[in-house]
Amino acid sequence: MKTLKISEAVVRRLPIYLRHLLELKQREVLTVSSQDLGQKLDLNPAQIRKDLAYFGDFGRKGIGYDVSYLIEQIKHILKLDQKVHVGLVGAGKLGHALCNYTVYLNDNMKIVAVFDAQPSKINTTINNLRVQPMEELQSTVINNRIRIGIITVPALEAQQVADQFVEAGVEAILNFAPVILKVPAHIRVHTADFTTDLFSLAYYLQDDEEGKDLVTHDDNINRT
Amino acid sequence: MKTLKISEAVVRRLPIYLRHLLELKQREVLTVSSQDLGQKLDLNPAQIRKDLAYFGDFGRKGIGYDVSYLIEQIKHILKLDQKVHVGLVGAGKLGHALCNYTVYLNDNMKIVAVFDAQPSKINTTINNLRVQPMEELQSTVINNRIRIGIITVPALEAQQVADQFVEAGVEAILNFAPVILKVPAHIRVHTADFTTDLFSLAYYLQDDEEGKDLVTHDDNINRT
DNA sequence: GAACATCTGTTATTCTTAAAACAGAAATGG
DNA sequence: CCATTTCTGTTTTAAGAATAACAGATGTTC
Repeated sequence: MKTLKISEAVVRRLPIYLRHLLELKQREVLTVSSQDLGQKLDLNPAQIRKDLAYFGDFGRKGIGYDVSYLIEQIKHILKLDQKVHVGLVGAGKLGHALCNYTVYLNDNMKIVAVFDAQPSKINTTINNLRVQPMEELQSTVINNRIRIGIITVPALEAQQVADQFVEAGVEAILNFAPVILKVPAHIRVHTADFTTDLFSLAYYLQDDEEGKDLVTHDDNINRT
Repeated sequence: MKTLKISEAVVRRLPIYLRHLLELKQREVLTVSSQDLGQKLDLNPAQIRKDLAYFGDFGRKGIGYDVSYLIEQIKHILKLDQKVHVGLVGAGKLGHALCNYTVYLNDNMKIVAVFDAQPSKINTTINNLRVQPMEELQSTVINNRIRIGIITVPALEAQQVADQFVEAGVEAILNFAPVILKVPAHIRVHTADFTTDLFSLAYYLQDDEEGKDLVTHDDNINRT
């Protein structure tokens, strides 16, 4: 009833909790405290408790969280207790990698269709999936109830693909192309661009040895 | 002089600015305003101005920013005006994809070595690079001044690889494995895990038709 | 060359997120 | 069974980030 809006930061941490909980379960750990979790995940225990408390009282005072129960709860929150079909456009190396990766992660979240524009790729097989031409995108998305679209095509084609996904009715897009996609407000887009990651990492490198004075204000005096 | 610490959020936006500026330059656009940039990049113009102002007075009142000049400045801030050598461990599909991707992006930032533990992969070639065994990591990192390490190995092996990178002396790590790496504080780690991205996207999906109630956030009226 | 429009850099304000503090429930151990 | 420890959920406080507001340059137009 409380339409309390959950911060995006919180939502992004839930999968991280889930992942570790699954590992704990596999190791037959029955309960876990926010302290333990925090230590393992490099997060503040208070934050973890608060995150979880947004969604309900999952823990027990004096004990902690029941691992299996919490897994179920987080899965429910993330809608991973429903079938979530995913479609992917771009049967390149990255597309291949994603198909293999996500296969064994969650039974309910699955890549169920792969598309590409290049004739040479069409009808090849990735992970038991036939690569389909773009013309089949709309119908396949509808017929297979594909709700999330992954884009792994070159930057120049990404917007076009996004438009097709949106028109076909997907609800969210995970975009690996280095562009900012324009989509209607009700579509959720997340950009996973590793060039951005790499470039921003470079910022934190130590300055080069040979006395680059770096006159400007931002000079970090930190040397090895 | 001002040891003003720059927010991580700011640093993460710089590559996005840079990318768009490069595109503008290619289209021979000479100047650009924060307004224009904001519109293209879905960001608040004030934020863009503030971000850039942290590092200097790059713009001119009444005009905006000189595209070429701003490119040079951001490249400098991100240390992309120096050679930044990158090493990659994990010659799988994802590793392949990254090697191809980053090749044409910036002359100074380059993947210069690829490693893998699997004997079958060793001595194969990716993008003109010989895949080297892990035993060669330390020496190669040192001899080639590799400063950033990319990890694209399965989750279970990631920490081990990270340890080797750290020992060899890299300054930053880009980790694609779904684990939280433990590294010394002076090493910068960024985790680029798309399972996290995908799972958090699922949160924003509409609830399935038959359970429209959505009474409370915590109530588990979860029906498929 | 004055009036107007443009656009930055900076300051002020609002909004959001993280951390700390704490009361209360559950278990444990003598 | 009482004291102590553990650990949650919530409240309070602090920190941080985004947005808005505005003064000061710059250019343009008539």
